[in-house]
Amino acid sequence: MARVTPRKPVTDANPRDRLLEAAIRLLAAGGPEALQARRLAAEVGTSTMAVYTHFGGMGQLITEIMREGFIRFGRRMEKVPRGDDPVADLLALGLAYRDHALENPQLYRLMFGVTSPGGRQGGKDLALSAVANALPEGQAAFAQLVAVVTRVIEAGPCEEEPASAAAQIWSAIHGYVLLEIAGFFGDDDGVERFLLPLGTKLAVGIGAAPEHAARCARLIGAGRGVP
Amino acid sequence: MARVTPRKPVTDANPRDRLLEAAIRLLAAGGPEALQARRLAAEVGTSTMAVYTHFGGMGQLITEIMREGFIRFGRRMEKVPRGDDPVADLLALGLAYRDHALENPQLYRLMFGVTSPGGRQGGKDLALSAVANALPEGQAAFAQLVAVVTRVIEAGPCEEEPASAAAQIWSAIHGYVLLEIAGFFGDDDGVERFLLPLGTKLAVGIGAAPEHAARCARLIGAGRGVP
DNA sequence: ATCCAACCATAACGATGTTATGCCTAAGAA
DNA sequence: TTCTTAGGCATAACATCGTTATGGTTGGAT
Repeated sequence: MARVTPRKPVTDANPRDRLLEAAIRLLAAGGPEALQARRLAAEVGTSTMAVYTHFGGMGQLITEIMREGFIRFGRRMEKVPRGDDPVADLLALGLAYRDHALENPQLYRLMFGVTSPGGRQGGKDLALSAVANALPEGQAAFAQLVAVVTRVIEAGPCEEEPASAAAQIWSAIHGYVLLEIAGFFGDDDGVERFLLPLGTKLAVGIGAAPEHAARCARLIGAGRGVP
Repeated sequence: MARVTPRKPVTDANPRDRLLEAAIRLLAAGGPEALQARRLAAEVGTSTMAVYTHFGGMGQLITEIMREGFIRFGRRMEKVPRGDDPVADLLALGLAYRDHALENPQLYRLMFGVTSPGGRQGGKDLALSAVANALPEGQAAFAQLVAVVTRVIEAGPCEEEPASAAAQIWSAIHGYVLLEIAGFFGDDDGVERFLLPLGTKLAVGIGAAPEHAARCARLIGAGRGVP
């Protein structure tokens, strides 16, 4: 049937961005299984061919979703305010990391390659070794953590290499977030019971004074408040 | 066509176990995308109907794979020898955890719900909150960690709750293992550079003496040797 | 006015999980 | 031994998925 309004800019965004936005929205709402070409085409009012003209296929579309996810993630990490106390900054960064991941659980899982629609690896061309090799967007986010860790190490007697220490801290929070997203912690307040104690131990492990780190954790924990 | 040998026990296992074994083998060899009903049927020399007769569908089959994975995982953790030094035991347990996960990366990822064929959640009926709620097989494996952590805490001045401390340590090693499986650490020796330092920090965080924990890590790291 | 190249709607193809149908074998009862 | 019965599986079809082939439409350049 002929369209009634041939020139109808539903949004001012170009079709490619509209597809990407709709894909991220579908992923967040229905999980990876909702990322289907036909459903996506219906969402933006076009046909499945648009996916192939603008992305080349579902695989490359998922790659672009991952890239956009890392960009948003990096921006969120940048927005965390930095103060005079490196230990407090480290804990605050960890909390923001967890908040962002739990606000976008499906996107977070897709970013780290732990899930992908259709079982096929989403971003084969940008590889999963994001920090080590490709994907500059991932490196930018990781660099923020390295910077904060460097300040903690320089303020104390520890001599560990900052990048190595940052990788350890990243491992810990990554595992914590995935377990919380998967529901392994049930109804417990994971931040109070697990994340802040874990962050405190790691901060002390890279040279922070134990009583100082504990005080920072208490302050940050209290600052969260109850909704 | 009529079968030449109607009574041909290819293996002495019943069809259900043969399907489960073949499924785990397919998963390990080809990843989640290789877990297909037709391929599985061809592997055991039957038709896709066998999957529905014995499991009810691919979803329940994946659930059984997860259960079998947790059983094997728990057995592996049990086999780690325990000595007089709780800190050494904790680090050894962490190393065995990592070894087993890296020997069965696809199974490990499926167990923790971080991947699933066809994008649909594999084990909806046994839920992912394995430790908190269902799946006794997962609880058994987690209990091993709690036991070792309890010994470390009781030997030192720390008063943290063992289950909470164990969850933190589990988070850390889980995140480390997933990042290593995904290739984020490149060609580095992750055990030396990340896992042992991480384990040392956490052991100290739950009350181990810093120099003692460092010595245990050096001994265990040296004991790995080069192949 | 004409042409062209990009874009996309339609329809078909291969492959997937699933289901309907019926045969066929093995075990138990007469 | 023969008949009955119930479970197990082979076959084939169906719905849905990603993908591709084809051709029409549209907006701008010449």
